[in-house]
Amino acid sequence: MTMLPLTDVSAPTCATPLVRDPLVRDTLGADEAVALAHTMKALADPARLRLLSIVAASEGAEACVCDLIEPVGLSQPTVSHHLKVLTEAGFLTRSKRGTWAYYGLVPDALDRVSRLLIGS
Amino acid sequence: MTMLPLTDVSAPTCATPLVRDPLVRDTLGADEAVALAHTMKALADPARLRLLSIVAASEGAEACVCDLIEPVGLSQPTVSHHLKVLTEAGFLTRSKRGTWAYYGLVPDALDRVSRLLIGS
DNA sequence: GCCGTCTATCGATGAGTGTCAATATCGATT
DNA sequence: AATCGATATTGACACTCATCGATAGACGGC
Repeated sequence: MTMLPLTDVSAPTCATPLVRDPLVRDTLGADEAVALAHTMKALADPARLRLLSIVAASEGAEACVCDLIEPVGLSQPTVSHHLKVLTEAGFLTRSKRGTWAYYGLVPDALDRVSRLLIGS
Repeated sequence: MTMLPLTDVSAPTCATPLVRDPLVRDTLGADEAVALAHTMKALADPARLRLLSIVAASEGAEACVCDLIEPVGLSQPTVSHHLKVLTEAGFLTRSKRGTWAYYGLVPDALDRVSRLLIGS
């Protein structure tokens, strides 16, 4: 699949909130919009939202791939794909321990997106 | 274009935050995930983000279609399409005054999505 | 009524994407 | 080193979607 790298939420390009100070009346630039849209795209899928939710609810905000496949009811390659998208978007981290891959929630990643939507 | 109706952010189906209370350890259900994904999809486009941003920065958080076409640099039908998507997702309201159509920001619509991401 | 303007819809098209089966890769164990 | 289990990648396919040109509908002015 041809895929643009999803913008990492921690990147400075996402620093402009969607709704700025009304006094300033400045709007989202083209590049900023593309960057934020990439981030939002990572969250715009039911499977990915559930994966994030499950990881967030796991011990230490971290889960093994093998424990994620059954809950979402998708094939292993598909789950692997979604985890990659979420990781490249900056929402998850990947750490391999032995044969298993653990995906952990990036602290404050969702909070950053949340703040972008409301302008701090 | 065949389009599923985007979930209105004000709908109760979106009431479950992505990350719930860690003590509860409950995760996003399949239906909730689909609903939230629909809402996020409406925000996962550069043109729509810019449209929202421009409307938000306009006088009275409201703007005429004719004033939105030039800033985003897209054709009139395309802008009309994006405004429809945002409206059906609950982010904008449409009011026709004479020949002109004014789209206004729905108060707290973005805040609701924002809160869903972080669990209030 | 007839135009001109603004907006929405239709139809088409090209790009993007979610999904899976098959396969490759990597690590552990025997 | 041979195998097995867990994960990632590849290739393919169907479906979605962003975009535009053409057209239709609605409204105001003449």
